[in-house]
Amino acid sequence: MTFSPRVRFAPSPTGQVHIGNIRVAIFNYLFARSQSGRFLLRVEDTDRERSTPEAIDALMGVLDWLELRPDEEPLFQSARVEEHLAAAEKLISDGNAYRHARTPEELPAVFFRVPTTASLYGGFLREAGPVSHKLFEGEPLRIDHTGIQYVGVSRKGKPDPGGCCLAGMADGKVLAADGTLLLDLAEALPSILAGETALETAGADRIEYTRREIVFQDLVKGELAKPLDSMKDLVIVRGDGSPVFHLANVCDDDCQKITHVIRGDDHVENTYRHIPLFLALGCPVPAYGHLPMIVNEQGKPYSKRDGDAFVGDFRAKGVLPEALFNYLTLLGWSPGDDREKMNRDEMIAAFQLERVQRAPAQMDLRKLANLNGQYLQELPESFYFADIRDLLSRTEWGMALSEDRLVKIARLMRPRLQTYEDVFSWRMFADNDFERDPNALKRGLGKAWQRDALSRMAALMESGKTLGAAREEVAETLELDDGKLNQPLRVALTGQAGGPELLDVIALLDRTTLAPRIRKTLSLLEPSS
RNA sequence: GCCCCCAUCGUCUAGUGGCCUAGGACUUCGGGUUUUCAUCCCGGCAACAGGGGUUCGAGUCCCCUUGGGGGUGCCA
Repeated sequence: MTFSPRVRFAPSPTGQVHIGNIRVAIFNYLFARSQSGRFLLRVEDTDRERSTPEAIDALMGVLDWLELRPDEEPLFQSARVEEHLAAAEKLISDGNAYRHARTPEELPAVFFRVPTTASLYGGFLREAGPVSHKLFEGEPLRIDHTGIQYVGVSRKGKPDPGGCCLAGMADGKVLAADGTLLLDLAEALPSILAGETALETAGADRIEYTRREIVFQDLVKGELAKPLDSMKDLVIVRGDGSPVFHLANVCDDDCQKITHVIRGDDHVENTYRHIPLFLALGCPVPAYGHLPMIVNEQGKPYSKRDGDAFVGDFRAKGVLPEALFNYLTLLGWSPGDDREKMNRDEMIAAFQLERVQRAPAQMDLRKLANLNGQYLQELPESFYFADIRDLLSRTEWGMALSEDRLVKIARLMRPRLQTYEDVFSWRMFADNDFERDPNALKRGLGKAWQRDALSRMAALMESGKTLGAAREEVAETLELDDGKLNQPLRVALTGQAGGPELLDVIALLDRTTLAPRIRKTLSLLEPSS
């Protein structure tokens, strides 16, 4: 039997696609392809406020741009509310969920009860030894069918309020300071669960129970576990009747027959709740893999305010999709050898979830730019020219450039191009209103002799001399070595400290603009006072 | 606070008990080419968070500390 995994990317469309989210999509895609599985899309559009048609378009546009095309029709979560609510009803009638309002003001919501019976957990539960939990003196312990409320003792001896689901302390024994058994939870459980009993014990000193924990094998992190006594029953249907993420997510994963859930690290806590939910619903539990988060250049998590965090931003800056895809793949994963620039087939062939890193990864925009540059260099020339033309047509000066000159410029500038964004510095070829880089001005024209030499050159050129002749004459007059004038000249002409061979650049500049360029650059250096 | 997870150069990473004098890439620095700057080529700096174990031997296994991340919602 061939096992064919099914994975999904399940974003909620909010207008912009975050870089961390798209990396999750990429890893899902790579996993599916490497396992001859299927890559599906589920649009979690239950937030009607933000999930606008525009937001969905943006999402689809990004997936298309990166060629992350799902193998089946996308599932829209909003279309399945009936099924989600039906699942909640089933859980209620099976005794795995209950309606409850925590305060009189709240409408009753549906809570999923973390199962108290070990047999309901399949292989996902294990015992972790006895625990004795000290209670704060004088504070009552409250137990009803929604869970246990208690006040523990903090390390500093202060009251430490806490609570957990009934499952967390299902065999708990509440004891007085002298060891007297105040309550045997195992005995009382049936009537508590039935809602017949709500207890409030005074004089309790401690509660002793066997700790049990949910365990699963994470595909990237290995064995992960969490004690039941750190969990609470969770809302799965709101008071207003709308299903909560946890319910919808689990139902839809079952609906799409998802075998492997590959998602961000921020979901690991949810997995401890989703596993019992699958089980209670009678659905097969998928395998899980949690990917580390991406952090920004400050090493902090990306927040809404961070720039450069949306896929659209990279696209707008002229990052090639192949480069972004490749870079993001390398963020938190490596093929195990020294390869970095890999095409999609190579990445698919090498991809293994076990090889993904377990710690958060920090974005390095410079490395992305470098990689993008490599992709740019090998782009077929016709595509390259088309992209350039497209970008430059956004500017007036770019429109004015003839096709012939544009091709020459594009060829000359290509070797040092890292991002398409850089093409906007090509204005120096078009007119005299290009930006002068202040640092370049300082380096090339910071000294008085440099400005003097350039001003002499301009004067000579204005009297009809060619640039070459002017340079020679000035070099001779000022007794300057060969090449000494090149750097000041480059800065005066282009406003930049670097670039291609100076003569090649000059060859592409309109001869009549040479002297005015120098004059203008020099004028910018004159004291403004 | 409590729960869960993580930890190799500045950054992304290789490394699964001896092959590690810890490798590669980005960044950075130096040199070569270049009448200049850059591209390019060559070279250098730079890390096992700290402390205890286990072992003949530890970056690799265990524990503690520190640091980081995630969670702790009728958000997703």
